[in-house]
Amino acid sequence: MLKYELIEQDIQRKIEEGIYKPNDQLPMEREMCEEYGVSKITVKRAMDALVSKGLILKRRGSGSFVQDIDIRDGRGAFGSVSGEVGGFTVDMESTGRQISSIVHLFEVVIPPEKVVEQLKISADTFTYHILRTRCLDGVPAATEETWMPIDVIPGLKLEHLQGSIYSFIRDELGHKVHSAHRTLRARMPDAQVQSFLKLENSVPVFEVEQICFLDDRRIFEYSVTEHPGDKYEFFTVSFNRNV
Amino acid sequence: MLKYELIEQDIQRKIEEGIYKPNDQLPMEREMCEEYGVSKITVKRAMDALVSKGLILKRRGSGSFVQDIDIRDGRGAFGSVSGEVGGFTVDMESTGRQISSIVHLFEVVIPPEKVVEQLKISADTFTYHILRTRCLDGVPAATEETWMPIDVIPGLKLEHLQGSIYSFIRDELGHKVHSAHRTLRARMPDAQVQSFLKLENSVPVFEVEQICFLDDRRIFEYSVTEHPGDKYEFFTVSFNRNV
DNA sequence: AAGTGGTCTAGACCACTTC
DNA sequence: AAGTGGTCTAGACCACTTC
Repeated sequence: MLKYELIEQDIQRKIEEGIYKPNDQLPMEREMCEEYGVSKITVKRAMDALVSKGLILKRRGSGSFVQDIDIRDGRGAFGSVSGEVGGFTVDMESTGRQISSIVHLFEVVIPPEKVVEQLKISADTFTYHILRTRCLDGVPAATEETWMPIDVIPGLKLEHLQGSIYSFIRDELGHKVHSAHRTLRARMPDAQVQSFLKLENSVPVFEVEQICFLDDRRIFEYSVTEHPGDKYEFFTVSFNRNV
Repeated sequence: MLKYELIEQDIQRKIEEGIYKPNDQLPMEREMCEEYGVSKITVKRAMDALVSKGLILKRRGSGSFVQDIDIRDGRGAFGSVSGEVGGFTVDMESTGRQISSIVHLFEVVIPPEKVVEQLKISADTFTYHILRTRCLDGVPAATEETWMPIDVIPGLKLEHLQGSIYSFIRDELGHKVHSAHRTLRARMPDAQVQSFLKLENSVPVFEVEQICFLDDRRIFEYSVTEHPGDKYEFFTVSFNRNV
């Protein structure tokens, strides 16, 4: 664990335990440097991470303060797209709910042109084509349509689809997922998605289209995920640049 | 302009002008330090900003590479929620389209309980209540329902609503907008939003609920914005933490 | 072993806020 | 003027990739 991560965790714990209360001013960064025995830039990095999470707010010249916020507490939604990569499993793991998968389709095909473009492969490359519904505690929380080139992810079997494809990539292929480019949209589900997610009529879906990169820069996945619009949201903190 | 911003811009320009081409390896950071006459951490910061924009990809031990991406090019959508604060005007300004506003409602009221909670005000505080439709080149691109405490934003007039409220806050009140907490959702519009946005039946909206902070930590705005789901998307880059 | 990005130090100097 | 966060330096040392 890196130093700034340890400090970030420690401060977050103090906020969660109420040692630092909403609207409290935090110790100044120079004091924290002494307390943790690190340099200024390391404390700053930990604090900046907490700002991104919406837990604190910093003001130059004035200090850092615990945000008076209860938004993050969930409100019964399934969860939110995190800033981290790791697919559905990682996004939902933290909720402590039981994850299961229904595999509707698992085939190897020449993908449609749009997918060829997104994966940056030649038009005659075989890819897995996977359709799954992911459930939390037995309730459908997402459908995923995924394409992956078979030569980038060799040896994928049905059993891996029951769990997390990302675990397979990490543990059996020895690759790491580097990053993902995600585009979020609101749209209406088609009839298939509607039935997979057991949606009432007139419930839209929150769509996450993503391209995922391995640590060796190869694109290994293009996927489109649909979440029930009435149970899913995405939280983000934005800043002014000239702060 | 800060050093790392200048470097970020310079590298971005070189990518856009094709001096650095897709999949090209960029000069290593140590070389860039010499080229720009700055220290390592400053180059790193510029490069990290480009990674967040999805323009480059970095690999420890290997180098930094221009991403082979055309996703960012728009596809005719109105635009996307940026990482910056500044409301609709700033989000859309970069598109070069003409912005106009229709003010449907501008009143001062005691807000409903939910708004009181979000603004962290006492229950008897007067607030502006504003309902606007924002148009790009005359086409409805968003409806905004906004509440702002009158004592935080004194002197707001109808004329300011025709343009950008954020300009009024900056130029006439001398405040800066510090940051915003945003929650994104997919949902169906109510009849009013549907008519304001001139949506066909069965077109969902992309909802952005936000709480905005001034530079003195006061909450000055709670707003809910609805964008046409068929014309709006949000782009984001996610990373693995243990990179 | 060489290449390359990441973390971290110790501190200078700056910008903004508060008094 | 004092308080407090931001940018930046010059460099040490580390972790991962490539050969």
